[in-house]
Amino acid sequence: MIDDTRQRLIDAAGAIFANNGYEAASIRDICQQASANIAAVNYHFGDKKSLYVAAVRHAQSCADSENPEMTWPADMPPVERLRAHILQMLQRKLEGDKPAWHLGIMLREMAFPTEACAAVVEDYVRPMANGMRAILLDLLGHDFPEEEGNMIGFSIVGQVLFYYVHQPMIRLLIGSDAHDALTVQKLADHITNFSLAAIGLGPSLGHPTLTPPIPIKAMI
Amino acid sequence: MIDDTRQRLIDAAGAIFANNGYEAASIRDICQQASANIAAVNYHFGDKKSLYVAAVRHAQSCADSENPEMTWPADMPPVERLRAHILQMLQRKLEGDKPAWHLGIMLREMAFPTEACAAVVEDYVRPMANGMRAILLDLLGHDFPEEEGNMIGFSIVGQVLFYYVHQPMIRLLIGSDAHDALTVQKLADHITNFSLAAIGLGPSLGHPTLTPPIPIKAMI
DNA sequence: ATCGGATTGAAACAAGTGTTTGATTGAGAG
DNA sequence: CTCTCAATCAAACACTTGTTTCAATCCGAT
Repeated sequence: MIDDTRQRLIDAAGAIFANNGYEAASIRDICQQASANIAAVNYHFGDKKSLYVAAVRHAQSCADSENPEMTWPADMPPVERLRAHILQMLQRKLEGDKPAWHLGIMLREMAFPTEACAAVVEDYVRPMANGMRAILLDLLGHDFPEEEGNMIGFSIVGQVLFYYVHQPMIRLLIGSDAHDALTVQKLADHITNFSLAAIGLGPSLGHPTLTPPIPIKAMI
Repeated sequence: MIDDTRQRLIDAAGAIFANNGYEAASIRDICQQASANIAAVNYHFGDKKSLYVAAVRHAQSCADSENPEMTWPADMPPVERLRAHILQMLQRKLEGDKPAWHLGIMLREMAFPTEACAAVVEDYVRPMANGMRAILLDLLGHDFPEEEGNMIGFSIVGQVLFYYVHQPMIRLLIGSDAHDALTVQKLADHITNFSLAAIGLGPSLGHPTLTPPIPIKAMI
């Protein structure tokens, strides 16, 4: 591994950037956590900003590889594809397996964008949006008006991202116990059922006795 | 106005903190924008962090006063209260009348909390959450299970906050034209209809021919 | 073994940070 | 007028920041 320190720098930088933000992260802290010399970052990357975009790009590429095209079985009904899609989005953040900073640094870009935001959108957000759009077109019909389809997609993703971005606020609001009780599976089921009911493909919440008939087209 | 410069400092600091974040905002920039001396911030507030929390507290108090208890007419049906509530939340951010930083600095706290986050939650988020809870209890019945009610509230607020937080990402994703076409009124109508359909109190989107009957209880 | 380019190391650099100092101003009170 | 005290100002403080320098080191190729 010839670029050992280079990779160690990216890992340390990504974690610190994701936790503290770009400005609050100091090169000295990054190098210390990476067990590298202070000059290493300038030798391998040129300057701080280039190290930052390298960390973002690494997070993107890892997200791509961790994300096997999200290609569900072709015979999977679209309703179940939506359910699996929502569950997977939630799992990726709230049940972070290894490097929690991969999504953290991209969420920071999306909320308070720097010049690396456009790359994040093109390489990460747009493929995911296209996946969501494909599911929605199967659910709603391929002649569905684009603007309304966009808003429906935003409504679904917005529910998911809410638990991404405002996790600490939710914990303060409802308390640690109630927050811990909101398991990923419970949230995914709720968001899926809420959204399916909204577009008329599932029983509505709140008044469970009412189950509107489901169009035959979307059941296949 | 004896505390003229003190107020000018809070205004300038709030705007710069909201735009650049805490670390990236320099006291010299703030003082220059406030037409105050560099020593003024330490004279009036003590240090940078105290100035920051003063700006957050000012944003909270202003949000309170701008927000007249959100007390709708008592005879307003809960469905219309929800619609008005959602519209008002969206208007406050996307049609910012005067100081756009009041919500920006609080959104920053909610997404990447500092020690001032708890105060924001208690003084700003919790009253708004209680208002939403009151509407939902009227809509769903006052014996509705708390956890599911929380998740429904989060689903509604999450849709709204999505357009708050990820506005720049949405613009990059769907383009400036399509983004400008998403007027506040259009978004509010969509989120309201989407959410009402989800809880079984309105026609579902996507398959407009289906209009499930609305329970009598919630129509009053 | 020796050369040469790649990598690392400690130290210093200039610039910027938040903070403090002490003199200076200004206006109201005695 | 004189005294007083709060407010402002320019200047400097101590410190951290990102960046650079140049010698020391490593390691494979000759």
